[in-house]
Amino acid sequence: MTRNTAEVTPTQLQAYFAFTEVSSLLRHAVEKQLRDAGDLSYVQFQLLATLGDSPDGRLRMTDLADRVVYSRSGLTYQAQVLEGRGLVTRAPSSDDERSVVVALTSAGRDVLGAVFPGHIDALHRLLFSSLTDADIADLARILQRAADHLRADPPRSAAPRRRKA
Amino acid sequence: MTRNTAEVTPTQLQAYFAFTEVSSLLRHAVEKQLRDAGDLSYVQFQLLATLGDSPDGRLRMTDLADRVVYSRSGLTYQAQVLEGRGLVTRAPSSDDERSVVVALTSAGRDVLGAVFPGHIDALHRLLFSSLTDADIADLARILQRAADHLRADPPRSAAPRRRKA
DNA sequence: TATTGTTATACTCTATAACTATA
DNA sequence: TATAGTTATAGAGTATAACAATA
Repeated sequence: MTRNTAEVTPTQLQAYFAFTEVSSLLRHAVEKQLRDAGDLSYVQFQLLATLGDSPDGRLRMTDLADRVVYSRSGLTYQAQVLEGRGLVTRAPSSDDERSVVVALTSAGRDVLGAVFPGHIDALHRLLFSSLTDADIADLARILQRAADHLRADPPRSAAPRRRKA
Repeated sequence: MTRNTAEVTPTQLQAYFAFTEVSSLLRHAVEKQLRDAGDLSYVQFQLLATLGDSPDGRLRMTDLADRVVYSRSGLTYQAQVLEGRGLVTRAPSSDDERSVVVALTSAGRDVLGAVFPGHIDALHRLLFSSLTDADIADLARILQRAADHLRADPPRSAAPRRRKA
């Protein structure tokens, strides 16, 4: 009987369960929208959006894998798929011949543009419409802190590889 | 140029991105813990935990699929796996001969018990340790509301099937 | 006719390990 | 020796559609 599950308050449990439920339901809905609007999987959208967010729309493979929390081989697979659809290009870095730089193409930006409005609409309908502005501000503040904390942990794309330092 | 992505405030975007980041990082960490501690996938844990939460530890297939947001065939697959490992049983319902009732076995409860402490520890370390009690209470309140709203939408386990009424 | 669940199938995704090339 | 990325492989998971049985 390992019934001693440390200390968890009911409020903590409620927060956690609500979080996972929102996460799951939102994820399903968003996945459907992305599939319908742009024939993108969630990971593919994350990859394109991450590239779109970065300066020049380009990132090294490993950096991209780190941000999306993905294995290197998994990223290679998806990068091939996206390249095959003309949404990204891959080219060796001039700085470091070992590195490959993934860059968003204009077609990739178009797809992102085609998908984003519906994505936002879904967010409004599913999430924001039920919350006040103050709630949303609280959420942003709290989750930003949690994200910063989580990111500090070292869950690197490939386990056996260490960080830069 | 569908550049009119409706109205999204920076705060909303921040809330959304932080939410997805926390969700993704937490999910990865928790999946690893579940795999290590009980050789369970995330979905399998959700299924066992949902059964454990319900009265008598038993639910009909469709009800279980609905709660975990899962396709019927996907649940059949996982139920077979879990039954093969002796963690659940399946038996036809006496009320309705069409229905199958899935029940948690004592071995299933043991696995849940073996996995839960580490699960809680991970939550503490990854999530709660970075937040104040007030933050957690806010989170619980806000996300509970969001979850209620999302659940009201009809994202049933199998699309072509309607709800009870 | 509607609902419950299973099966057959086909596909997407994912990670691990081995490998090549560059630093 | 360490790092960047690819490939080969093999397995897990998922959904759709067709099906059988019961209500």
